[in-house]
Amino acid sequence: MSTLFCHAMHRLQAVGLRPTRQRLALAQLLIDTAPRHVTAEQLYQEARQAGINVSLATIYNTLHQFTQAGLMGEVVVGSGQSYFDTTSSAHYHFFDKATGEIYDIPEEAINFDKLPAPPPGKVIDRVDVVVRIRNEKRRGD
Amino acid sequence: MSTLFCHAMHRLQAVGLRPTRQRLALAQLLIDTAPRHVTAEQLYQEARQAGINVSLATIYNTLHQFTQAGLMGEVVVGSGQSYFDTTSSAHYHFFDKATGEIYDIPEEAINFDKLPAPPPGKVIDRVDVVVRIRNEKRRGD
DNA sequence: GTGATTGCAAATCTTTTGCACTAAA
DNA sequence: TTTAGTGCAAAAGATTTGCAATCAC
Repeated sequence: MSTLFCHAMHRLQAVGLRPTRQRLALAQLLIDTAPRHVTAEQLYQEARQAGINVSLATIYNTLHQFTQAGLMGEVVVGSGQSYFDTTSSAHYHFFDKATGEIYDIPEEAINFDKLPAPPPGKVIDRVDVVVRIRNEKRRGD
Repeated sequence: MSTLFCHAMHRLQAVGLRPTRQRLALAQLLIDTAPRHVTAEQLYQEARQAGINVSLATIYNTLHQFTQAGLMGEVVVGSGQSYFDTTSSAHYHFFDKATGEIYDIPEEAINFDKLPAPPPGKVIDRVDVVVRIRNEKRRGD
């Protein structure tokens, strides 16, 4: 653990975030469970269960800070709540609406034959792909 | 207008929705402004300005019913609010986070060279692509 | 009439904010 | 110290819900 812990500390410092008790503990928890997709509420519950004394507001702050620092990614699959992705490098997602589960699709598994040019004055920031899946034989939902 | 109105009525009846005053008026408003992407709140304001007496709850009901009936689509670009798309056929989207604007990308403008197989027991429902764009020369977003 | 639809207000859920307190540098 | 970070509770924003009144068939 000390190696990973140390690693987390260095990464936090590298992006200009003070390695506070809460951030280190959350980073550790996220590292231990990676790769995965987590909501703020989920992480909050898990942190409390793990004995990490942290508030929900800090969970939100931390997830956004980690994301902005490039340590995590954000996955948008529905308008309800935000999912944060422990994998920040480029990749895509399967999403099963019925179960709410998100699965990673490695970047190499999808290739664009062609992509449209962005509107004038704009550049492409990134391309999100969500492959929506459902059980065989069931209706759309 | 009577042609379109009649058309809207028939389409509503065809999908099993009673052509009530509110649904017909909203359908008409949506038809008149198509193609576009609209939030519930936007449609609510426009409906009131157009003199359509309708509640926000009914706007939500109606948008979801139209979407479920296949008359509209839903675009997920962020976790804040839902956008409903007057175009229900397959296509993709540009999204400019800075302005909140959504632009259509015709289906032919994107081609997948390869797509991953869905997990066992699952089938692909549809593939959503959001090309996130930003102004040239500016940082992250 | 009868069941679907609507409006309203309250409730719910997720996320953000303001501010006093605490901790890292 | 000095500034960033945290917790709490309240606020904000989007959406849903319960139920009585209303409308389409």
